[in-house]
Amino acid sequence: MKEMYPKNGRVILHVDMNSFYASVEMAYDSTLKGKPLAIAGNPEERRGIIVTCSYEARKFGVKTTMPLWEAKKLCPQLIVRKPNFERYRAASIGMFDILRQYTALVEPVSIDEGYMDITESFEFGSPIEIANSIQKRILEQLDLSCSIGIAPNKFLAKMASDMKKPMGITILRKRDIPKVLWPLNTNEMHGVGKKTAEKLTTIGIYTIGDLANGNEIQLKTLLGINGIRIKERANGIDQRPVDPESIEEFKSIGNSTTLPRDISNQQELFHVLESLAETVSVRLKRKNVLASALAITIRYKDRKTITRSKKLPNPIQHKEDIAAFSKQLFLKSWNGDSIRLLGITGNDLVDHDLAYKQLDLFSYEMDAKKEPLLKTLSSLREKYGKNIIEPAGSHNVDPAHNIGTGTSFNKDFLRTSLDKNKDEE
DNA sequence: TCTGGGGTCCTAGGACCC
DNA sequence: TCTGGGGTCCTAGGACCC
Repeated sequence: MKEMYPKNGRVILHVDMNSFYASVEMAYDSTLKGKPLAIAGNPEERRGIIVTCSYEARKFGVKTTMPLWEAKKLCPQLIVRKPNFERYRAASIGMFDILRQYTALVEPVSIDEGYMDITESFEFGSPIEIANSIQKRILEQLDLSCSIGIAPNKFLAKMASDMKKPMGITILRKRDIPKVLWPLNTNEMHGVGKKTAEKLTTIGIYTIGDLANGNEIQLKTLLGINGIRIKERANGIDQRPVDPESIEEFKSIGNSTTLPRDISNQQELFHVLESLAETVSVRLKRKNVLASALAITIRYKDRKTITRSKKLPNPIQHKEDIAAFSKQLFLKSWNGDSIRLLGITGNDLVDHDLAYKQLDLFSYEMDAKKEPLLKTLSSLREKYGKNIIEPAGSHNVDPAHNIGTGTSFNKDFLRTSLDKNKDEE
């Protein structure tokens, strides 16, 4: 097994949970198992879309981002649940705690997916033994399935984890690239979407193999620096390290909402802005940062979307300040037409303690936040026994204190999901 | 009676400065 | 007597991902 991985090469795992939200719901309610299940944004409202769905639902053609009404048309017996982020967060904590038992080099990329650098983890066995062990423990302790990619770098590990679902383990070595990767279309590559794939066809590039042998000058002209990068990736080159800290560094915090109906009344729109400002303020405070720039997003009835941003004279955090600046930006940008979506985003975030030398509000903010999470965790434990997750950072000892220390993911890796549920704020 | 919400990174043009 | 050339900041928009 050793000689499979060159001495000074790395061994990277990409762990990807399978239809995560739907699977967590099934773990909580086993009567859902084996049934077509979808998690949808606003099941009651007409604008709900499918966030995740079970494999059974996929058989009917139900897909992520599909409007709910369309999914129901394809699969009338579809069971629809609202997202329950508290549960997903708890499951995610459990999953990353398991990963961290093999190495500290765990980089969460989202609530249900992360990279591990297990180059130095030989004490736990060969890479494939480690992957098997992880998969088994996640299944036994959390009742959840995942797919794992094993490769010498992040890109290849990510591509590998995608190849067998659910519950797959795929090894992708450098020497496998021509046979396994190159026949695929470029849009199957992580980092190449629809637009880029379309552009690539204009210079005769259709497959990852075409891209690997593409002309660099042409690629640079067509796609800028990204052209060079995706060519490297197509050749299996990716030097990015696994960075456990990356999830802590926030660049922006925002909140947006598609309105229940299109609105052109200024008072009503101001009201929406105030509520968005409130959410953004709470999130900024929880992350202990201030925004030095603000952006608003307006999506009109016809889906045309504009953003307007402005550097601020001073970093702000309070909802009154956010609301005031947002309204100002809004009035400067709005053409008076009916609006479908409004959003506010805080940019250029600065650390509170650097911005002001003041007492830390963080513990207080997190304390209230953390409690329901612990409840969910303990109910998971009850359900699956004591051997579920004994958290690496012992975050059940003193949540308020521990959560701010940044020793493990608990601070922020759940960033997107942590905040989605406004009710808890 | 289509198409959410949370993000990241990159580009490009104009202002401004030396 | 046509218009240098960097560099950085700011703003708007686009592509991509989960």
